[in-house]
Amino acid sequence: MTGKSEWRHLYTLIELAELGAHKRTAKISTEFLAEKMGISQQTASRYLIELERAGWIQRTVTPEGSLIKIERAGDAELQRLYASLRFLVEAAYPPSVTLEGTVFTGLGEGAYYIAKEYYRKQFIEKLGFDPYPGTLNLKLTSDYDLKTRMELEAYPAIEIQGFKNENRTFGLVKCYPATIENKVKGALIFALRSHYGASVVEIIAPACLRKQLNLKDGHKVKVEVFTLP
Amino acid sequence: MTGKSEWRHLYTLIELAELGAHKRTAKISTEFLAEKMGISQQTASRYLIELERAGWIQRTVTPEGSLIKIERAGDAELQRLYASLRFLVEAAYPPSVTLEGTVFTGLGEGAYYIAKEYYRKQFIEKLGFDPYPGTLNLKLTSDYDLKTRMELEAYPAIEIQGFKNENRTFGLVKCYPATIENKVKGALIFALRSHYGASVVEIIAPACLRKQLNLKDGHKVKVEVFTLP
DNA sequence: ATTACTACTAAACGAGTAC
DNA sequence: TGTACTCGTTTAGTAGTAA
Repeated sequence: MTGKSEWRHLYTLIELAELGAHKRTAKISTEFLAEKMGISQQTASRYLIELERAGWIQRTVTPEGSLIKIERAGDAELQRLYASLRFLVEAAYPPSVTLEGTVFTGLGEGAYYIAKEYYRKQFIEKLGFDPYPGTLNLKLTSDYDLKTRMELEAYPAIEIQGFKNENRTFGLVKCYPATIENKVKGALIFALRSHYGASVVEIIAPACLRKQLNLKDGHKVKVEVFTLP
Repeated sequence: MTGKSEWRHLYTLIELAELGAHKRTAKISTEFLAEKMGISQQTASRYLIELERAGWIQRTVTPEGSLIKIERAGDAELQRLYASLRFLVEAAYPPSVTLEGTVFTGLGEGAYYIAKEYYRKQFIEKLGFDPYPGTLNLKLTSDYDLKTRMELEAYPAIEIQGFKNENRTFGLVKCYPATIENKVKGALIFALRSHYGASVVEIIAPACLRKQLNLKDGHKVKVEVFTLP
């Protein structure tokens, strides 16, 4: 979520805000800040210099202390952290969960469904990519993964509307943005055909995942699934 | 606000929450967490061990990764940070401001007012301490301090109700909890007598501040004034 | 008073590796 | 695979002090 060297800066920013540097200028000596943060005066001085260089604060050094005001960029950082926390603390479901499953070859129906123009248009519009005509089937085995899959079902999803043509009816498809193997962006869709049951999920992506990630049947694949904000 | 070694732990906790460890158990490998946080696998492992020791998370190591669940204590930390940030981001005024003034000797009226039983009872009830019968007068001089004092006037204050006896009327007194010289807890009250004007504030505390802090006329005193939540 | 540089110390980090 | 130990390296932190 944040570059690791920025952690300390973010904390300094919070401390400064608590000392009144948030939408006004506050006179804060490095010694005072240091005591508040449990660090040395020298380190506090360095932090302030770094925050100024990063454009997070405005700083004017005077013989009686430093005049500090948190800038737009710094305020944006506070807002960002606040927004993340609000979601974490208040939401009933997590921002993401991970699933792991084993690759297996299906009956090749995935391509048939995905390629349906009415579905395809919605994938492009709602997921932001044109799916490769085929799905990667993943069999979930561990209790943990099955449990997670069940939970996921209760979270809000992107809904791809169904339709009917002269021959038959195509149902609603629920999907979630996902990252496959922590590398490729795509989406998880609940098994399009009910006979797979709850232990199978399918993955779609802009390109052929088997080729892109060099996957064969039996390989374990890790998927990070994102819920909707 | 937080012990400095806990900063990184808090961040790890946020990351874990984003990975779904917030009110449920998530399977998170140290390698995966490391990549998310931009640190090494070894460091991620160490962080998890430290978080477990701190009682912030429950951790079960399995051959496929660690099962992580944020515990009550960890959740409390997230809540605490969230609450601080919410106040900072949403409040129209800062949690505290600092003022600096020069000690001077008044006409000794402070003691007269403070000792009035009707006032005194309210100080005890609303500030939580029995004030030493006397005030420390501080003359504000710098533009910064005068400006800050003006701002303070607009923030909500603890109100000490006035009263009248057979001879005269005693007005409403507005005050704020404060820390004097970053050591002693007391309160700032706006000058009880109008003839001092806006450039003077008075400080009360459980004990005599002149003695306790060895203050003489002309000494500079720094006061951290807390606004109300 | 302050701030902040330089030189040093302490702590955190990560590579290698055992399990 | 995974986790987590040891240990050398890097980085962060502080003391002393100049400005």
